[in-house]
Amino acid sequence: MKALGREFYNRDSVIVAQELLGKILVHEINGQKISVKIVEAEAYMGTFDRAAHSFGGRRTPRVEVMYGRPGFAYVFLVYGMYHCFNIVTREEGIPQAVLIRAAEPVGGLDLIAQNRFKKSYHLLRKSQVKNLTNGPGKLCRALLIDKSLNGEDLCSNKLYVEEGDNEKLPIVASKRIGIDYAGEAKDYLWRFYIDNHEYVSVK
DNA sequence: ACCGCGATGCCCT
DNA sequence: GGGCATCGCGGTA
Repeated sequence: MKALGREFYNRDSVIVAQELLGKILVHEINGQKISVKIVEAEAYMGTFDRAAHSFGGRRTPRVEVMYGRPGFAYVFLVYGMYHCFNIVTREEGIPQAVLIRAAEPVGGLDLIAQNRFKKSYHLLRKSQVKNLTNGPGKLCRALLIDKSLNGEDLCSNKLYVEEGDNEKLPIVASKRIGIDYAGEAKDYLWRFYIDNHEYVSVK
């Protein structure tokens, strides 16, 4: 399969977030491949979105990638120990991004299990299987995504998104998670997930 | 099952 | 110095 092209990402985050559901996120490391199906994503709409790091046109070293071209990774650290993986959307100068919040493991299961729990997949308890990739921090741990991948081009062959099954998905829109500080923006329905999916972080 | 809390480092004021 | 786009633990039931 082949990475989605630049133009896929050159649209508003609320559109890209929904269209990313069901697609496959791949990270190739030393010839080994980890792949997961995206089941939950949030749109951060930029300068007029109080929850976005780029709200009000804030432009600091951390958020600089968001002002660049679409299809690049924006990775940041939260709570001192977890990373969040985002994909930049819209053209240069418009600082939007989509946060990938949860996914279902589909390939490289043993690598994923090692990265999360230091043991092979078939030795995981049921609760561990469920917790492999059902949250933004867990997902980054599982895929070995950290700040060294900030600014990485996803239109390439190392870290990228490819087509999944093109079946019609039941998509739910809801409020975004963990942004109570964001005033009126905390109620916007800019979180999207596949209905009833076991790897969604919060039902 | 649910709830509360601490960890931990970087960013920005 | 304050506050995170989080997670896993240990408590109670």
